[in-house]
Amino acid sequence: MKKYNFKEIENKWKDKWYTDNIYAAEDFSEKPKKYILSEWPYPSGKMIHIGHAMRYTVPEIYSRYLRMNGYNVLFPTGWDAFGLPTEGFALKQKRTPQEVAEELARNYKKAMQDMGYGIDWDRETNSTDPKYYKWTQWLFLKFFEHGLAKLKEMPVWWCPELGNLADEEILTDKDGNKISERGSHKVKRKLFKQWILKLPEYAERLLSGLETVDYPEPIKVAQRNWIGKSVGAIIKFKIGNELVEVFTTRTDTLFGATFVALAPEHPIVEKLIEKADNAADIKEYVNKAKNMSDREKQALKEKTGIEALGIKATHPLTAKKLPVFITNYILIDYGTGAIMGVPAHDERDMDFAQKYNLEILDVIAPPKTHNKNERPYTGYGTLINSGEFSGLKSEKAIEKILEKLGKNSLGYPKITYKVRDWVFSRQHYWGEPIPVVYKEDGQIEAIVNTEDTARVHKILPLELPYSMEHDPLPDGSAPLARLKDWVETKDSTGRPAKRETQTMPTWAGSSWYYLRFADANNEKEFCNYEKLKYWLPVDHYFGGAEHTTVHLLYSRFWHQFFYDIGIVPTPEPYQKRTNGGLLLAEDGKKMSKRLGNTVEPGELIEKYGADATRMAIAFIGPYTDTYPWNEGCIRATHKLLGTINSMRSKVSENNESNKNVIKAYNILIKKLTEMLENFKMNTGVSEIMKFVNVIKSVDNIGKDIWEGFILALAPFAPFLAEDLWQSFKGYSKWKSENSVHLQSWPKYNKEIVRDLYITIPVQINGKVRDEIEIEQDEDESSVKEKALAREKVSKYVDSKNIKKFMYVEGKIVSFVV
RNA sequence: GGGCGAGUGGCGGAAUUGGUAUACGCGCACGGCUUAGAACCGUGUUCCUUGCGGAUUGUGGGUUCGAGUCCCACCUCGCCCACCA
Repeated sequence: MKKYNFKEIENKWKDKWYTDNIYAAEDFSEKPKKYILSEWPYPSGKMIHIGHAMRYTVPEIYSRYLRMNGYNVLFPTGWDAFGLPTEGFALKQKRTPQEVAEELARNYKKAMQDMGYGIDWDRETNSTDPKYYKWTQWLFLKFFEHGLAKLKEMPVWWCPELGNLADEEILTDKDGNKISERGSHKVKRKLFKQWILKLPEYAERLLSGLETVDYPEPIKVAQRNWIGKSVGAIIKFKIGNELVEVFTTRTDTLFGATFVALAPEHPIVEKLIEKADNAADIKEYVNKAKNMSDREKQALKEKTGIEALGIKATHPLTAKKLPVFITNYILIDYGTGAIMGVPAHDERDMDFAQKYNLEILDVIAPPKTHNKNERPYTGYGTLINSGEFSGLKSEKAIEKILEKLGKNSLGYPKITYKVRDWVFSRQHYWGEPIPVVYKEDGQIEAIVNTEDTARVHKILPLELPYSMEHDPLPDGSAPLARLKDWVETKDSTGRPAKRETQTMPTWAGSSWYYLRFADANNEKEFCNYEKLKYWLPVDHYFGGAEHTTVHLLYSRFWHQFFYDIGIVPTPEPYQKRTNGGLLLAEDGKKMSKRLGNTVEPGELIEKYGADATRMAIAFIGPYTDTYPWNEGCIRATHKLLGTINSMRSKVSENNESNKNVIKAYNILIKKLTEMLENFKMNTGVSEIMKFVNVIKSVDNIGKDIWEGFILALAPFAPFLAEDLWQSFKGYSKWKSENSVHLQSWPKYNKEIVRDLYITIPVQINGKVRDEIEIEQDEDESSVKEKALAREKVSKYVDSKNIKKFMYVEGKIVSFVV
């Protein structure tokens, strides 16, 4: 019996596949297409880690299954090597990010080939390749030309080590400090002129588009919450001579407004300070609030405020004079930064009113079912104490009150979104330079018009100049500002101008990479439109749950904009999405280098082989779940493959199999097919194990069955399957069209799977008491007779006093007595 | 505090979607092979009970001939967002 020498087997076939690129996807093929995508890795370490293997293996098995079922499959990958992960890794080694990015791409590619992934390597892309980011810049200019990319003074998180960071890059640690996602540095708030993309303009589209895609409901919910649509109204309160706009979703509670509250940063606060009796105190409060570190704010948590004494707001409908507060619980960057305080019907306002002894005025009568002691009542109800609107239901009152406000120019309907402008510049070195210049007069100009094709090819890419100084400057400006020669340039009219020194965030390249895979080597266009028409949308997009909001939502925004300007053919980029779970360390903790509990795919391949590694990942649990690693699992798959390998000697020259083997085989193919259709790779591996347990116990395996089994094994263990296939078929010379991976998925025989006789349980009063063997289509009365004839049944059932009898065909017999 | 998801053996998990709960694997135990170990092979393995039998899918209730699966309440854990008016 030949030993399972996985190294020899894997090395034998790997080069042949990739040299001949047998996994190539064919543009415009007659076959139906399937575009399966797993999020491309961002290289941040020497080698791919187990997380990458987790994210790729199951989708890859699925893509192989589809290929064997006659689909023209696109399963591509590339490297998202811009940004801090790669830059940080390079700096640690005191090397240039350019050099490191290239090396990592090579290493990662080799590692993915070692795993045997069926990737079309002709479409490999790298976001840091000038040939790629030429088009990232070009697409950015499209946003700029359409007024969706703007320079704007934005509050940013500032960190001396990393420069400025966006909200998405900030975490809150256990003590409530804001820290950077990478490196866990402390950060604080400051204002900075930044590029933004006007994502909120697409908020409605991003919401309605969700109705047309096939994402799991939790992902849709998360995106909706992130967008955070609120339908409400702007209502104007007069303070002194100024009209202050407040945003509310509860116009129906307007008559219950007993104060007005402003964020400390609200522009009118300056004017209040001038006029209020307690100006000095307000000033002090505001300064303190503005300079308060987040740690302090978090620690306080309590709502505080200060009243502007001597100043009143006028209620727009009752003309009642209301106190005006500056408070820490109103956010300047949501709504208008000002609210009407309705303590009787809002929890936060209630807290605040109780603390400062403000009037609490009920204006909504809750439904009778509501517990009276629960205050504030925040639901809808019937209006009371609301003048002419009393007696109306909330829904109607909102409409009527708005009507009246509108007539008097005191308010109007308004929809707000939580989602903010997307801060799209970074003060980092390692990113795509933003291709604009500042003219002498301060105007901003694109370095090229995207419609001017000839010039586009001359001007773009705007290459990132070489530099080893990657720290931001003390004033917060980007490292590229150091390169005076590069910064000094000319505008379109030949006058002196300065280049933008900020670069794009890591998300830039990954916001459109799925488009590039359709036409990865096009030097004339970002992608040929006809090819996009063939390949889009991505049929199934796999990735991490951590990307549900930022990457997945924001790249939908890019795509929708591209659709609007006619450069992509589909309204949505991804038809279906599945989030993968995490693999924890064997101790149940998160894997981390610091804890030394990581599992390296390279080591697994070395010790057990790539096929065993792939199968272990598939077998250990469902793709979407999180569970700990288990070394025993890969020992099991390794053993399984060894057993399969040794079965070669049992293949019968006479094509003889016993009945059990034939049946087990047909069940295997049936179940495996169903499981692959539904990404249940873990139970798929179980089925293979069951079948192997059957053939282990026999002497002969018929040729037909062996052939079909190799095909069924191919998506899971591509190396061993190829080796078995080539030797079974007796091919002496490699020809790519003879690869097992380009063959058809096996079929099963329904008649064999279906038993003539089946065993079903007999239930008496809900308890299983016996089993009977019946024929598949035996009729009810005969089944009943058979059941009653059983000793164990007659013990409990007298045929005279059956209250109820039931036979579910082929499933179960049930008596109630 | 809000949203989402999940609770099944010692462990990872399975259950044709309302029809014999615990498939498959890990681990463990016993046996074989070995000078010995590793590897390998075989048998057993939800719990209680010598047995007959009984109990069991986080807890309590409900619907049903029948519930891990559906409904209600509660408990626990995980993830995301958190003063969003």
